[in-house]
Amino acid sequence: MSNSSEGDSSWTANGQKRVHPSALELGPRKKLTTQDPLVHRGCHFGRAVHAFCNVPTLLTNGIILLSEGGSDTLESLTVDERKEFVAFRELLRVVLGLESRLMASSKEEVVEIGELIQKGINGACADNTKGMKGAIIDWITPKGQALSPHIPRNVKSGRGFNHEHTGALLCPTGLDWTNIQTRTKLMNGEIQVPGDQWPVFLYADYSYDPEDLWNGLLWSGLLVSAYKHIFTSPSSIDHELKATRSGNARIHGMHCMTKASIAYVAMQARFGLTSAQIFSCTDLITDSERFYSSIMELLDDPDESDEVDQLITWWNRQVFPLYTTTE
DNA sequence: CAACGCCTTCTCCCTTAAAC
DNA sequence: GTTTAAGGGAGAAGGCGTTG
Repeated sequence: MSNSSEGDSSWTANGQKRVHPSALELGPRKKLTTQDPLVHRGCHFGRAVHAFCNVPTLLTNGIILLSEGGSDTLESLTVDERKEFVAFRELLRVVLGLESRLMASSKEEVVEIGELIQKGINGACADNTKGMKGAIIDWITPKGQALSPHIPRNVKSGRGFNHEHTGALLCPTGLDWTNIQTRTKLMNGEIQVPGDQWPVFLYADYSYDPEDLWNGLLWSGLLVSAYKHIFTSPSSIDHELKATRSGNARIHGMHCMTKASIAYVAMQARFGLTSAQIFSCTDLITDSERFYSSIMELLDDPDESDEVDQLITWWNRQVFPLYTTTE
């Protein structure tokens, strides 16, 4: 099982000459490599469980904790370490047979397994970024109207605070986009928005209630579109049952949403609205990782569990109506 | 009524480009 | 020089129409 993935890729056996197969074979291109199932599972893990993590490290640390056993070792962990361990256990649950495979593996093999999963996470993230880049323009364009100025689907430079419409959506809740001075400062970078200052597009009807943090939070139509785009298929947004191919949720047996998947989608949507060309989890301009973690922090907060439960229920009805029992 | 093949849709993967 | 993401293209899945 360990190296079955290299089965039919002998043409790259020693990596010395990478000749495009079409130069070697006649006829249509054959599938070169069978993707390791771990990569595939990694895609889902990144989207629905934990987007930003170093999987080899997660595995290595997780194995150590697992072998130590006892619940008192868990108590001694920092908050971050405990979160990492929760993600680790979720990973074991999601990937069938991973636990026994890890236990039978050497340190190096564990790292290799981690890298395969990591590859899936990164690949899925890149694909979703690409897909949303064009689609998000459709969602933010008012029905029957056009954006002015027009934003091309494949260009990002005119977005972010450079555009009236994307700027309004990205404007953090504490600031007033209608104020021309604020707008100028946001545009020229005089005001920088850190990831934990949430943009108004997260709220239902894009309106924020200073008296009530939860009012409309994470209930926006834009987020639902983004969520469907990534999880139930791009075409499921406008029309039911048009797609002839299964979307991500179905492929991965996902019947209900996860907290992390909301944060993931919000992060992707946020990036799609910005003028930033290149997705990076750490850069200071997009600050995507902090944005993601700040949402996760709220959703994981035990004190907020009532609100969060309501939110999840609402989302399940929006996105997975077939699996939600009618009440 | 069944079987075949077309066609749309979505994911996967490789190459290219850019950043560090 | 190495690593990382964007971009484009090919493959695969499954519904639907058509034909025998």
